[in-house]
This record gives sequence, C-alpha cells and structure tokens, in this order.
Amino acid sequence: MKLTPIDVSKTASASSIVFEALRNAIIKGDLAIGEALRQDEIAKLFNVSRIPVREALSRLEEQGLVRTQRYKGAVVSGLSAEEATEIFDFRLLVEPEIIRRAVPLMSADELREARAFCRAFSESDDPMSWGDLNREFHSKLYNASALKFHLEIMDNAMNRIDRYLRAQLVLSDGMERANNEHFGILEACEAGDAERAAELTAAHIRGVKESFLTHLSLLKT
Amino acid sequence: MKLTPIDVSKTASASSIVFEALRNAIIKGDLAIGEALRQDEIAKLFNVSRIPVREALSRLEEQGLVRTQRYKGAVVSGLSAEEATEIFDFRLLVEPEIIRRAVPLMSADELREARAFCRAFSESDDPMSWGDLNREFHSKLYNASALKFHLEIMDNAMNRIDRYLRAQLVLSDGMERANNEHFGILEACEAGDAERAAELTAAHIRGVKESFLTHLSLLKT
DNA sequence: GTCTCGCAGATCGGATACAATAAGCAATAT
DNA sequence: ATATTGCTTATTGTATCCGATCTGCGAGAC
Repeated sequence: MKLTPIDVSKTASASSIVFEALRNAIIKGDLAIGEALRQDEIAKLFNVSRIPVREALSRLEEQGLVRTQRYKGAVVSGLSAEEATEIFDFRLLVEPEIIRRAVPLMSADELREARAFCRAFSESDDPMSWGDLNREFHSKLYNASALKFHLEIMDNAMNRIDRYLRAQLVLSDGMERANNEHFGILEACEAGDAERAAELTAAHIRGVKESFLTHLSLLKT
Repeated sequence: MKLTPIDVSKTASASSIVFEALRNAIIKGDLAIGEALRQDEIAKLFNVSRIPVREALSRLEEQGLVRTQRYKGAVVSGLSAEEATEIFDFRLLVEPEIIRRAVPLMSADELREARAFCRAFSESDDPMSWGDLNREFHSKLYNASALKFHLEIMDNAMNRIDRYLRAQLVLSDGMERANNEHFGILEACEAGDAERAAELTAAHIRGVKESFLTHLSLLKT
C-alpha cells in the first residue's frame, strides 16, 4: 500500500482551532489588552456555536492569556510592570539552565538549523517577523535539551510577554544588540561550551529585561 | 446597614466546581492514573449537564492533569519516570530561588504560622494529612516571596507530582527525614539566612527526588 | 477455524434552545 | 435636578438534542 497516512485523531477539533487562533492573536498583539472577547462574535467569525468558543476561552484563561468574570465575559489580560519583571526573572532562572543542559545534546543538524534562524533574524528587514524568528532561534537551541516540561513552561511564559518583546525589538536598538548576542550564544553552543552559552543567555535576557523596563512607558499598548 | 456582604460574582460556576473537585481527586490520587473520566458519569454525579464537565476537562488538560483523545474521552494522566525526574529538577531550580527571595520578606507572623504547620506536620500521625501539611508548610514560606507567577507555576508542577510525594512520605523513612529538614529550613528562615535556607531547600528536594527514584518501582499506582 | 464486514450501543463534539445575570435606559418619586 | 425603581436588551451559563465516531460482537465468506 502506498498511502501517506494521516492520523485523523490528531485533526483539530473546532475548539482547538478557535483556541489556537485566539492564542496567536493575543500573543502577537492583534487583540489589544483589555479588549473584550464576546462569545457570540467569535462564534460567528468561526462559524461555530458558542460551545467550542467557551472551551477555547477557558483554556486560554488557564494559560493566563485572558481573564474571565462570571456573566461578564473574557478580556485579554495584560501584565503589570511587576508581573512582567517577574517573568523576566523567571526566564533568567530557567533558560540558562535549559541551554546548559542542551549544549551537550545538540546535533550538527540542530546547530545548522539554529544558525539558519539566527542568520534569517539578522537579515530580515520585516519587523513583523522579528519576533517569530527570535523565538524560533531560541527554541531551536532549547529543544535539544529534551526537557519537555521545562520547555512547555517556558513557552507559556514567553507567550505572556511575547507582545512586549516584539515591541521592544522594534522600539529600541534591541534588534542590533539581540543579533550580536545571538551569534555569541550560537558560537558558544557550537564550541560545546555549555557554561559560556548559559552565561551569555543570562546576559541576553538581562539586557532584554533592562531594555523592556526603560521602554516601559512607551509600551503602554 | 449591617450585612456581611458576599461577592456573588466570585461564587463558583458549575464548571469551576467540577473542575476543582476533579483536580483535587486527581492530585490526591483518589482517581487512579489511566482511569477514564466519562463525561456522562461525572455530569450525573454533580447533577449538571455535560457542558460544564467538558469545560472542566479542557482546563484540566491544559494543566496536564488529564489527557484527552478526540472521540475517546479523557484519562487521568500519570508521569513517566523521566517526566517526574524532570519536575524534580525543575523544583530544584526554582524553589531555592523562591525561598532565597522570600526570606528577607518574611514577617514574624508568617514565620509563626510556618512553624505551626511544621509542628503540625511533625506531630500528625494521620498519613492522609501529611501531604497537605507538607505542602502548606512550604507554601507558607514561599508565599512571602510575593512572586505570584513563580508560585503559580510551582503549584501546577507540584500538582503533577503530589500523589507520588504522598506515597513517598508513607513508604519510606521520608517522614522523619522531611521533618528534620523542615525544621532546618525553618530555622534558617528565622535566622534570616536566605542562602542557607536556599541550600537546605535544595538538599531537601534532592533527598525527596532520590527517595522517589529508589521507591519508583513501588509507586506504580 | 479464521478473517472480514456490518450493525448496535456507548460516548463524544457541537448546535440549538432556554434560563440566569448584567448593564443601560426610561419613568417615577422626592 | 437627583435618586431610585422597574423594564429592556445584551451577554453569559447551562440543558437538551442531534449527528459523528469509536468499540465490541455476531453473521457470513473463505
């Protein structure tokens, strides 16, 4: 038999589709913070009933991306300066450790792909894609760690600050700095120097955090 | 007017009630790993329709406490040895930092309450309550850090291994060891020695992790 | 005997329908 | 004019219902 099988059980349900669409829209900032998410409206947009919409919203709430009040509905939840700072501190704690454990496990292929993302990031002049490329680069390196739990947690954490990171890349000289730092981290990984990679990652995050804090007033989205 | 007001908007919806009941049952191990969660059955138990049950299940899935397969339903999700180990590593990374930052912020009241939990834990001879007291003691100390995000993440992580911790406390000499270590941590906190508290916490978690790994074969629940 | 197919019951995902609550507005009283 | 009350509408929470999918079993083909 010559058929490329597709695991139908993994095809998306209506609620997953709505969930992912909403999540992306929130992460990318297409939906403003505080914006109300009307069940009816979303249901009509996706041609579904409100049931899958509700499931999507409750999942989003579990991830901290929306806040729900009974009988009042859901709004896109933003972060206070303190909360955002805390997330940066969390990254500072976890990401260096992830990369420390990832470096010894990186294959030549993975390094090549990471370099590709790094280069794409440095060469891209489309601010819309900077955020994605940035994240894909880091993910590529972290994935080698095979620390599923850590990665999942970090992904959620990143989702919450993603929109700020995008803004920050555009607003400041962040793009250039990020670039240099990325290449530094990548080289440390290629050299197999886990400790240096971890330190550079920490420095990188510290830099982003500071930049975020100084531009905070401008990011009032 | 002399009425003690109750914020009705904070009263639980049906789906929250189901969610919390299921979560507790899963955490405590009342529901065995792999056990199927039939929507109909749960709905009848709680005298609600399947809709709030489904919302509860999707939230539980978001937290990693159940796994759902389309058209097949949800089952209580357990952890492989690797996954559990990873969570212990995660604790090892995060909890020492939390307590390090909590120590300088601990009030006399909080310390007193923590000591009360610690004592209650040491004096309790009801194995059912050990898990709760253990967790409340640690929470009490961590809460002083006021690191909302970290605490939420840790709570989720703890939920996933809670049942194993309970079993581990009962099976091994874990109870006695935990006790000594708890008092050590508490004293370091009372002395305001954040670094020592962090180190002792790390040692504590390392001990629990080892004990968990050695008893792994016995914990096949 | 074994394998395949098709049917029946169980279970799920989703749509529609209805009840509960919130929020804005008009009418009335003071 | 202002405050309070009752109504109207918008929106959410839940129940009921229907079609889709899975699972197990039995009948028939080989």
